[in-house]
Amino acid sequence: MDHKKEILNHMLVVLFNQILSIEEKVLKQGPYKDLTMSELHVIEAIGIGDKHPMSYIAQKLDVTVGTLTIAINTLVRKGYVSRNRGTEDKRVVEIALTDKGHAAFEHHKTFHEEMIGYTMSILDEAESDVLIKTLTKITKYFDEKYAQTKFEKIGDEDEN
Amino acid sequence: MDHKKEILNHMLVVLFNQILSIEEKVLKQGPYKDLTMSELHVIEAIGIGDKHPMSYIAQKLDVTVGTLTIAINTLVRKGYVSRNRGTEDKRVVEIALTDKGHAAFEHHKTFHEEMIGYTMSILDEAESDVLIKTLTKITKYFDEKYAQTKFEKIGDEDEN
DNA sequence: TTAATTACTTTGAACTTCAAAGTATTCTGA
DNA sequence: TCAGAATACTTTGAAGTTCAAAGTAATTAA
Repeated sequence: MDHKKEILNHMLVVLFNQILSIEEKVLKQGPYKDLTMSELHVIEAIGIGDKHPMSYIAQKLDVTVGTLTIAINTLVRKGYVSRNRGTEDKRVVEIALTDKGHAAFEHHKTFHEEMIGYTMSILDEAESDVLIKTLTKITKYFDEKYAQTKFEKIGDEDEN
Repeated sequence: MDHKKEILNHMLVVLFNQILSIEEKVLKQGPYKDLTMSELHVIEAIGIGDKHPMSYIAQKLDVTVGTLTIAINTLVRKGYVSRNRGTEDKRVVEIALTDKGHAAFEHHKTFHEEMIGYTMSILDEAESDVLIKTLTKITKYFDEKYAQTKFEKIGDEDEN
């Protein structure tokens, strides 16, 4: 039982680093290598479809609006994002992807899909079902834990 | 089938961000809040036990030695890490955790264990088995893909 | 012993992020 | 109505993270 925990922990740590590494490596080899990972992350948050205000996207990314402003500056300069003042409320800035931004989004989405494809291909039907169910359960659980911000019990004091 | 991929992708993305968020939040609430996430990462790479040269740790972290030097500077200043010239080969710098570094390491390890503990506690036997099996498979698969650095073509392989 | 190599540090530049201060616009209450 | 509050965003200054390239000191090789 404790052994299982160790394995799970190890797997998560390793997988985490692997995915981050691969994602970056693939980005820097692909047709959108002028993007950084964090810029790509912003593009993902903007997404296909409707334009959205700065504050909405900043919240989605969990960064301040000031931080997002700077990111959007460079993405506009690089041609991935359009920025326009709202017509109704002129304080608002409406952000959307340009065609080039769209293309980058789709390209990255394809990478994700292929990565998931790999994953699914090594699982049988029953396994993938359980995996989805399990991840859903964990996500929901963390969501609740996370909502209370505290995630307490942990900061009591030194072990060792 | 394609729907399942979408769900799995979404779950993985969400879980990813959740774990990163929680980890950071917990760090900033705990007794080692003077550490940044990346400093904690360095501490993890140094680990308990023997001292190691800079180059070894840099490789483990996949950063340049110059980058590591800067990180170690602040960790030494903060008292988490000891840095000593090698006696045998004086070019070498031997890095190890101080007692305080040890304590921070263990504290973080405890957090990990508790997070895994939470996770296991909401899964039944079959679920945790499949989860471990799946993660192991995925990790191994990525390891091979990753080893060839290229991550090219995507999709001329079928394991299992 | 000079030249090359190795292990690390320093430097300069780019990027990421935040908090706080600043600007423009809209809303609200007396 | 209109002055002050609130909102949406941008700018600024500072701290971190990271790399490549240049620099230093020690070791190894020819």
